[in-house]
Amino acid sequence: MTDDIKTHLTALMRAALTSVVADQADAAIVLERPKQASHGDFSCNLAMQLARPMKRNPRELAGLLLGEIPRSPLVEKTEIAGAGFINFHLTAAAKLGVVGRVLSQGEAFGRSTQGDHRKVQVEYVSANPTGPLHVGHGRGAAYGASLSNLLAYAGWDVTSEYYVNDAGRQMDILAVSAWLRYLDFYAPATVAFPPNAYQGDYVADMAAQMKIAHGDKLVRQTAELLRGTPGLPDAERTDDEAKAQREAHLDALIANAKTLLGEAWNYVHSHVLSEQLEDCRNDLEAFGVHFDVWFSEKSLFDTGLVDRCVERLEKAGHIYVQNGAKWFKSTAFGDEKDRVVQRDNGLYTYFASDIAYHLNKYERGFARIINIWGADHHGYIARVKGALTALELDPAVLDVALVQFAVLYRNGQKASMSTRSGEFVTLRTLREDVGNDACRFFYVLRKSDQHLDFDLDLAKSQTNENPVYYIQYAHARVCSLLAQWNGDEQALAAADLARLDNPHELAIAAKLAEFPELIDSAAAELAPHLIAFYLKDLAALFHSYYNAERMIVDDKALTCSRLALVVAVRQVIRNGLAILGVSCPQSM
RNA sequence: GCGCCCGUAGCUCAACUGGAUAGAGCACCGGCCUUCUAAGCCGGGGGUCGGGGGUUCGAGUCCCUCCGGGCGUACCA
Repeated sequence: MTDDIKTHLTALMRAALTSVVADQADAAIVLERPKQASHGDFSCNLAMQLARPMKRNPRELAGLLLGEIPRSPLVEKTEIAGAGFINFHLTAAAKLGVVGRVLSQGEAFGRSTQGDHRKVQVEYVSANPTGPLHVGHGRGAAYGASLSNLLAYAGWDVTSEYYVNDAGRQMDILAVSAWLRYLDFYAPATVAFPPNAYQGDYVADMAAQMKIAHGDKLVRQTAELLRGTPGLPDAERTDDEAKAQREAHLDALIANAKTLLGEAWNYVHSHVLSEQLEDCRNDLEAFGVHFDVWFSEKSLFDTGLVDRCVERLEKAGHIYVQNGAKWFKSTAFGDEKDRVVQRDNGLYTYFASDIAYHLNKYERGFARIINIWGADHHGYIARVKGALTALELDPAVLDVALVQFAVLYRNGQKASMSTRSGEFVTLRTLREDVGNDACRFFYVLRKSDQHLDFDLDLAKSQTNENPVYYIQYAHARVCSLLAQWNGDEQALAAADLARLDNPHELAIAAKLAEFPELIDSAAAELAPHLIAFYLKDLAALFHSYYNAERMIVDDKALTCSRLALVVAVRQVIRNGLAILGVSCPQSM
């Protein structure tokens, strides 16, 4: 029996096509699963596609094709319907064959060779290690992890990667924030804590750690710390001038801190970095999100790759100098405006290291590179692809999947998502409140580029109504059935499937057969949410069947047939939930 | 202003990338537990797919144009 009925039917249609119109024999043949059961198991729109080039009536063409379709033991009947669809109705045996395949292939059922072992890199989360991950990062994490699993399932050799922004100003701000809190232990309230420094409690916690580890060795004269700073404007002021002054004040504090601390600054900096990174890594691991590579932005500078990158662009004539800064001529590659890569103060921009990072990715030989970015970064796609083109790399290798922010609602109101203000809900809190399974599932229940309203109160109070339980419940019910049956599960593979003939059973079999196709299309579209919707549908068919029929009956052979079917359902639920990173409880 | 994304049931979202009568879940109404897990099932109401025009056998899906929302438009990361 053929493993792929679609391929088989396509061959039948091809034969009919060749016979009817030889000169159109290479036309594309598309087979779809109709939404409505009465339209059969597969439908083909070939006659309608050919109607125009051949200037013939579609239904008439369909009739000609229908007469030339070779007989097949899998096909019960074919018919013309609607505007000219050719519908295939499969025999019950052909529909039920999938049950045996699921049972024999087990967790491999649905795996495909689409990726053909090619190397793909998926980079995601990549949040600045300046504080705990929040619910917005959680969505990127859940999407990226599910997508990585999905691509691996579809035959890709996946490397998941987290880009650590350990080189920029934000890290300096975090370091100085922690140090100021530390100084508070020894000289309370002598230096006002800047409003644009990191406010969260975790900053004070790190300061306390430094005190325990080093006592007062990191204390410096606070008067020196304020030397040359512009001071802080009134807290109420929100005008541009006041904002600029606050930033200048913070930068001056950082510069003074570096001078005063000398070598100890590096300690403070690396301490806060490793603390935050470790916290982030633990948080993600607990969420079932694992990264193969943690890539340091700083390493791009240390190895000189950023320098070499800019030089290469310069030699190729894509850089010019204006107002003391080096600009990349990205408008030559479709960007809206040119972009600075090196500032007039000699420092590289984030864009410069980003170009270097992508060059590094290409040099590692990935057939495909997928960046998962927050949707607010969509403006960067053009410039990054432009830079790649300028470096004579193929921009089509890079795919950027945008993830809209998850907006958290608490007490019916939008919760602030700013890390610096300290008023955020952490991913950790969300996981503890809602649970990992519901969390992972909820995040991928909608298309990644759609806004997600995450109502914390609802997720907490209506946990039982979360769709993830609906699917897990189906799994648990099958486990419970097997426990009560208490027979040899291995023997189910030999069950007589011909005993399955009611509409519930045939509908379930048809759904199971869709799974491999679903994996391919979900992987191709980078859309793990399709898995979630599929599993909901499959679970619904199961629950409906479960309520309509008894599985364990006096007829032992029939019992085996039915259990074989529901064990196949359980297997596909397992395979699907594994991709989504959701557990499969035996009982609930 | 310009660019990208979005607008589908009261709410949150699907719709096999152009297919047949647009589907689920919440919420609402009415049924089903002395029988394998009621975190379940069965039935019901609910729609001008933001508006208008176009493309074709066929449009929620593609093109144009309005209306409404989000994001971006840094020598920030």
